[in-house]
Amino acid sequence: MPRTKEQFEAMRMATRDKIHSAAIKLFAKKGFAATSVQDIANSAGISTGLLYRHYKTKDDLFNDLVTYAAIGLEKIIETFKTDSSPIEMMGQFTSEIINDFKKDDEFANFLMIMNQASTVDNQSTQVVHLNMQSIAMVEQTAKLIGRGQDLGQFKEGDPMEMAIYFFASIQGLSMLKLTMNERFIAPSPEIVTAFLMK
Amino acid sequence: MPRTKEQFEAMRMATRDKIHSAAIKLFAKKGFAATSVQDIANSAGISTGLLYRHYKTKDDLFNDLVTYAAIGLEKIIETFKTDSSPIEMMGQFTSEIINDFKKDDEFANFLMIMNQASTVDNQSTQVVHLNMQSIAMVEQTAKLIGRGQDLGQFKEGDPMEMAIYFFASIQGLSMLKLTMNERFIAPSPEIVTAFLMK
DNA sequence: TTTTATAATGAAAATATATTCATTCATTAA
DNA sequence: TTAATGAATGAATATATTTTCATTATAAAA
Repeated sequence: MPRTKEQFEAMRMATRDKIHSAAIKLFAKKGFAATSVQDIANSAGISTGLLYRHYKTKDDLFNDLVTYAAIGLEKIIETFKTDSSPIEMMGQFTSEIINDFKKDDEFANFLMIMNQASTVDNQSTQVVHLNMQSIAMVEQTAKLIGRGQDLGQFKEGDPMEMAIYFFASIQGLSMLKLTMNERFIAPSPEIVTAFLMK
Repeated sequence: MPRTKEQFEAMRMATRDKIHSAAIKLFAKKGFAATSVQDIANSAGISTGLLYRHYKTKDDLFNDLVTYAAIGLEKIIETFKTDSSPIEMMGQFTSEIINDFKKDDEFANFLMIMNQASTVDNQSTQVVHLNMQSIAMVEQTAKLIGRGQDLGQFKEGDPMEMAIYFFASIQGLSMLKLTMNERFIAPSPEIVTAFLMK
C-alpha cells in the first residue's frame, strides 16, 4: 500500500503552506497584477503545475488569502465591540501593532492584502466581504473614539476623521515597512496615538 | 500647404497631456502592472497606436511620469533646505498637503507614483533617481525636525523615527483617499502634526 | 520487487497584453 | 480641386502570462 491518508494530508498541507506564505509576501510587496504565478511557484520552491493542483486559478489563490485576512479583521472588530475602556483598548491595539512591526512583516503583509482587495478587478464574494469588513473596522474605531471622548479620555474632534487618520497612518507604516526594509524604524506607540491622547 | 508647425505642436501637446493625466490616475489607483495600455488609451480617449507615437513603451510612459514626480519632489526638498523656522515650515507644508487633499487627487496621485517607483521591476535611471530623492526627502525632514527640537519647538524623540512616521501617515492618507473616494475625510493639520507639536 | 495512490513536474496550449505598421483622416494652402 | 503633411486608427503580430495535462517521482506495504 502507498502512504497513509494522514501522510498525504500532511504533504498537501506543507505545500499549501509554502504557496500561501510565498503568495502573501509577493502580493503584499508587489501587488496582485505584478506578481506572476511563476514568481509564486519559484518563491515557494515548487512547480507551477503543483500550484494549480491546490488552486484553480490565480484569483482563487488571492481569494484564499483574502479569506484569511477577513478572519483576522473579524477578530479585531470583535475586540473593538467589547465595552472596555477606550483609552486602554486603543493603547493596547497600537502597542500590539508596533510590536508586530518590530517582529516581522506579517501584519504589514496583512494590511497590504487588505489594500490590494480594494483596488483589484476581481470582485469575488471574498473580496467584497473583506472590503465591507474594512469599512466596518473604521466605523467601529470611530465609535470607540467617540466613546473615549465622552469619557473625557481623548481629544475632541470628528471621530470618523480621527479613525481614518489612525488607519491611514498604520497603512502608511505598513507600506513604508515593506519598501524601506532595514531602513524602516517603527514609531513608538506614543507617536502613533499622539493625535488622540490629551 | 498643411497645418503650421505650431498647430501640429499644439495637437501633439494636447494628446500627450491626455495620455499623461489618464496614465497618472490609473497607475496611482491600480498600480503599473494592473493598468493596461488599452486602459490608458481608452481613458484618454485615443487609440493605442497613437499612444505609441508618443511613448516607445509602457515603461517609457511610466518613466516620464516618474520624471515629473521627481521634479515635484526636488522642489519640496529645496524648500526644506532653507533655514526658516522648522515649526512654520512643517505647519505650512502640512496645511498645503491637506488643502491639496481637499481640492483633488493630484497630490495623492503623485505620492502613489512615488510608491509605485519603489516596487516596480523597471529600474530605469528615472526610477532609481526618484527613489534616491524619496530617501533624501525623509532625511531632510529628519534634519528639519532635529533643528526644531534644538529650538525647543518640537517634542523630543528620534528625528528619523518621527520623519518616517510623518511620511507614512501622508502616504497612508493618499492611499485611503484613492480607495475610499467620497467617504474619505481629510484630517485637520493639527491632527497630522500632533505627534510633533508640544 | 512490484503494486498502488497521489504528489510533483514542466513543456504545450490557451489567453491576455504590449507593440507595430499599413492605412485612413483632417487640415491647410497652392 | 488637389497635393502635402503629419495625426490618428485598429487589426495583425509579437510577447508574456496563465492554465492544462500527459508524464514521472516517491514512499509504503504486499
